[in-house]
Amino acid sequence: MPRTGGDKTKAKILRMAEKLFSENGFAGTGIEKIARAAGVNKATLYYHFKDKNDIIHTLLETMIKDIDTTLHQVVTDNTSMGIREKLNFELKSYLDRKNIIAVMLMESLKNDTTTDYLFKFAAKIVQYHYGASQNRELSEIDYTCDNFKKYMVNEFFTGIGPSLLFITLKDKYRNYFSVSEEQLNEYFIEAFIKNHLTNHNSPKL
Amino acid sequence: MPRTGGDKTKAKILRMAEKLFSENGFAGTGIEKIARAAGVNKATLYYHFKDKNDIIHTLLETMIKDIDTTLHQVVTDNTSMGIREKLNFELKSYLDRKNIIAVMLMESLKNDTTTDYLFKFAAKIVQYHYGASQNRELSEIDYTCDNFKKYMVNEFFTGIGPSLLFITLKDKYRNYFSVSEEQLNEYFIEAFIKNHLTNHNSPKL
Amino acid sequence: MPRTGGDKTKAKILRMAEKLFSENGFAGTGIEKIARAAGVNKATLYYHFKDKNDIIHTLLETMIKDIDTTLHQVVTDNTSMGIREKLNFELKSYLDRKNIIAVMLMESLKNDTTTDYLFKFAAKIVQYHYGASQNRELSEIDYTCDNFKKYMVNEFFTGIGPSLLFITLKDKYRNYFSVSEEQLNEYFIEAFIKNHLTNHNSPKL
Amino acid sequence: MPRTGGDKTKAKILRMAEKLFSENGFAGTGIEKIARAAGVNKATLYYHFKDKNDIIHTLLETMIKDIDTTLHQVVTDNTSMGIREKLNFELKSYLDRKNIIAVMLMESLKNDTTTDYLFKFAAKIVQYHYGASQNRELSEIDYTCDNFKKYMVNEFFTGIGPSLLFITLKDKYRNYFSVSEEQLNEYFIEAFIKNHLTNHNSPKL
DNA sequence: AATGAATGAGCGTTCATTCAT
DNA sequence: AATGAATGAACGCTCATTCAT
Repeated sequence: MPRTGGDKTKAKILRMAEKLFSENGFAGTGIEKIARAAGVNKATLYYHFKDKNDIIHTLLETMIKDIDTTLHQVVTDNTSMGIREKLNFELKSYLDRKNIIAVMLMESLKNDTTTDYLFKFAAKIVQYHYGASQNRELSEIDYTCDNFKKYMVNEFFTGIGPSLLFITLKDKYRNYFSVSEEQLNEYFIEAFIKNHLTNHNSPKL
Repeated sequence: MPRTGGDKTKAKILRMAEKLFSENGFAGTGIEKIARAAGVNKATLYYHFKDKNDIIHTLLETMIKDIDTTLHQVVTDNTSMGIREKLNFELKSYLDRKNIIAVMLMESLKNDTTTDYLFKFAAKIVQYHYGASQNRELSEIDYTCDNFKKYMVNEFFTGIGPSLLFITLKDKYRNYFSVSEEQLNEYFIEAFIKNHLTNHNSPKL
Repeated sequence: MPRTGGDKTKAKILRMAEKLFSENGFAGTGIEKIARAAGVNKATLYYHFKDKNDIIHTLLETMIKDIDTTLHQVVTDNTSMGIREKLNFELKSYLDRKNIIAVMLMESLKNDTTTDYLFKFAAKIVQYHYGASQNRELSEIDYTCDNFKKYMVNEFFTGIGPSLLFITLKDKYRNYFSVSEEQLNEYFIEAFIKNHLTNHNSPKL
Repeated sequence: MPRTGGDKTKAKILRMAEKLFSENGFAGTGIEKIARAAGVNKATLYYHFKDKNDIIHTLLETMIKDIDTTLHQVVTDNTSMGIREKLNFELKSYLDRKNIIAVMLMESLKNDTTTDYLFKFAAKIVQYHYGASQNRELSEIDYTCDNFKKYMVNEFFTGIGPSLLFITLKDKYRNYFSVSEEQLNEYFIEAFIKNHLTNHNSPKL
């Protein structure tokens, strides 16, 4: 089975693009720089991707799909995890994708484009939390009822939002406010549990 | 032709730049577009500002200074506001500056540059909250003690973070999840008070 | 007699323009830089000069007129100078104006424009040398005869040319070839006398 | 449309750049003009050259290397040339490159930058003259001894300098002073031989 | 699967110049 | 006599993209 190298190249391009987008933003990153970082010719990017947007699109869709898969496994996993374990597991999942998540946030903050990735991402995650909190199958949930909407708002702004900000900003936060990694982790987890988890999962504790 | 005087022009440039940066990001907004929106020649921007960075820098520094002034007035104001009033007042302050705040967030999420505006912004705000929660003068606070650091982490990730995400994302959130403005406001405020405010201000409630 | 400052300003502009032109060339020097160096507003340059060309024109014409005056005095001076004295005096005259002379050379080397300053400059100087060598009044000289033309070629390429190159390049030459100022002066004067002066003034030695 | 292959394009760019630089100076020549003259897009220049400086750098280094090669051949050539032949050959070599040589002179006259091309150029040439005058191999020469330094000064200011001025200014000189080409050539050669060559090569005549 | 060469459009910036004050 | 504010045009350079090979 001769390795044609094509897949490796595409993966390398995606890897470098993710890194560079997270460093300089999507608009701030040139095709040339990605190509150079990936060690290929500029034109090669256009063999593997339709255009520059296709690269970020692929990165974001892949990430959302992967997160979805990961969380699905946790939910269907019978070995009962404690609340702290679950939180850590979820944060770990985000942390592994912090670069592309930072890109997603940047793009979502733009006021004109309808870049829905963040909401799509959040919706997937909340599905699992809500399903678990209701002891129901995902297919049984009524996503239009006010109860879900209220749940979603709470989840989005006091659960997912803080989590994503934490993993995308923690290094710069530590640097600016001179906090050790352990301290920051501990303080954040404590605050998060006390605030967010106490309330929305209260029946389950 | 319209030589209406320098300060008015400068203000107009800043106003349009803020709008456009929030729509397309800093890197995604061209000098030309700003100039055209402000009704002046491209070169005029360079009469009033050193370079493109000087524009965003001015916008952000001005915003932070203004927020600082506003919050200072609330703190030193004797008419005792209730907790809901205070929260609404603060959210209103952010909302009035939601465009430039969105820009601040986008820029702060970039992984390479040390764009400290967000942390500088947050530090100013937390000062007042912390000072109030401790019934102390700002000058008396020891910003290096662990107690403050813990407070800061909680405030940043479960207070300021969610607030800024709320005001910068609310319109797109409403659109995506089909929630009315009143509903979203109500749900968010409720969630915020139940989660965040219950804890960090508990002695004051 | 109240000093209106106008003359001082104009002189300062000329002084700074000369310096900057000699450093970065005429095209390489912006109006802005000259104004800043002179401590005045850009628009002030246009009060004193028609345009950018007027500045260099004024500088060059003034220089040529001054050199003319200086050399006229030497010629009509009865106190007989030796050949070395005369050479040193002439070199000194150039050295005092080395910046603007460098500018003159740069501009004259451009292949398209008919920037005649260098030839005008050279013609003035050769007049005196030729007049002296012929013991004639300047007005008596026939500038169209072959004898003068031959003299002029010799003077221009083996007399004035080397002299101007010497004063405009000596500092950089010293730096590049690690020669002391004294050594360079001595070597040049010796070479110049042995080569150029020996021949064209032979009857006068 | 005319995708005739990279090297041809690069050569054409260099050819036109040389022409235009010599006409308007380096700073006075726009990238756009070069591109248009070469029949290519502006961006194509940046595919072949790092920046504008890279173009002039390439031109000057190439010229110096070519002159070096040419002179090396003359020196190692056994067929003994007479002094007039050698001079004519050398002048011819310069004349073929008079445009880029004019550029080199202009740039070297700027007082601030350390543009060493002229001295590098001169050093190469003097090596051969000195080596010949001493009947030595180039590798045997001690370039730090006073004898060489003195030789170098003489060569530079009374040999190379006049030669370069001659080839770069001859057309404009002819025009200004109404001399025929033959006359100017004859007068210059005669003056040069009588002055410069008589002395520095006296043992060899 | 990948590249060298090229491009049109746009980038941020500076240019010399104008003019009402 | 001098300036603050403004401009159109040009600057050097980079952009995302194309295409023959």
